[in-house]
Amino acid sequence: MELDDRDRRILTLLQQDCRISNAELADAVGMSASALWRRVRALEEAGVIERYGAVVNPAEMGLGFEAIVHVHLTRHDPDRIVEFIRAIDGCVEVQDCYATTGQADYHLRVLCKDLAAYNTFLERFLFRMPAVASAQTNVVLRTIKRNRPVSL
Amino acid sequence: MELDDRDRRILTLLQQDCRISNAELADAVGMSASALWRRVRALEEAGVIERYGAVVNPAEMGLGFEAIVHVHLTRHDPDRIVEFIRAIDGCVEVQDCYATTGQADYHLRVLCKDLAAYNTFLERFLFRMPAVASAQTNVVLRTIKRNRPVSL
DNA sequence: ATCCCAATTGGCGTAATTTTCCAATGCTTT
DNA sequence: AAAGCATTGGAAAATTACGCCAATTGGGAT
Repeated sequence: MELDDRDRRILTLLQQDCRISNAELADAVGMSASALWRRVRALEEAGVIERYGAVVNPAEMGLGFEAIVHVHLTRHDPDRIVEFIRAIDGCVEVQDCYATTGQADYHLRVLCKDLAAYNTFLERFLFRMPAVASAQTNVVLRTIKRNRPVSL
Repeated sequence: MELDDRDRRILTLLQQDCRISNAELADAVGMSASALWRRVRALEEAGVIERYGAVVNPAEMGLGFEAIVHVHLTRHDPDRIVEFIRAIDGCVEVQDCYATTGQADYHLRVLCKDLAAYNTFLERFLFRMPAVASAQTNVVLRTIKRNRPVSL
């Protein structure tokens, strides 16, 4: 889908606040509510907008421990890698997971109640997986930025 | 704020889709629309819900390059660190930034149009900052999970 | 067990918003 | 200039959010 400046403007605003009313958003980008509504709908259908979600504060939900984990896999078995990915996908503690170049094969962001819960995650989950050769934990000391609206 | 099971249920559903109607959400958690609405409002006011935002697909917006960057700072000047954080905060390419323990001082997630744009980001922005001693780029090959709803 | 109090709930009416429909406008191609 | 196509604005219809008030629930004191 081809995006013009108005679409980009709409997307920027909707990323910041998707509960803004159609009329207000229409005003902000300089068009009528109905025309705007159709554009938003097109963006949804094209998959540019994946979903609308509430952004919650993990600390307020009692999740006080966060870490970036560098995971190194054993080189051997492709089936085990598939199994690893499936397991990661189903693990609620893992917020993000990227396959990357560089020293680590995967970068995870893990969110837990506390250090004890994180230890349990490592012992019962991550280190139990045959695909995992080793993992290096980088505890998050401070969150400078999280999930900023995508620009452009 | 103290959260009960219903609050957690509400938060889980709102993270997945915050455009669900009050009536539908009320049904899903088994309460009346008005009672539910009050709980959602309380969650907003307590800051458990930070905001409501559209989740966009970066690839669809023409952002085809993503990397996790490990940043190492020079040890010397605290003012430069403050400057670094301020600069990061204002940089649209940087989606996430965490101060961490471990070898790297900061973990960034950077999103750009392409490799050339990323190179520009490094030369014109990251490597120009006095606080930055070195940075290691880990190109994202595949996104397994991104920003999953926080559980519990 | 009974009373009392506070907190939470459900139902309903009103105001606001979303969504659809239709005619009008502007841009391209012939 | 006319025809075809995509996009627009406005107004009506359907849905939803929001606030009020009475009813219900649960805990603590007597």
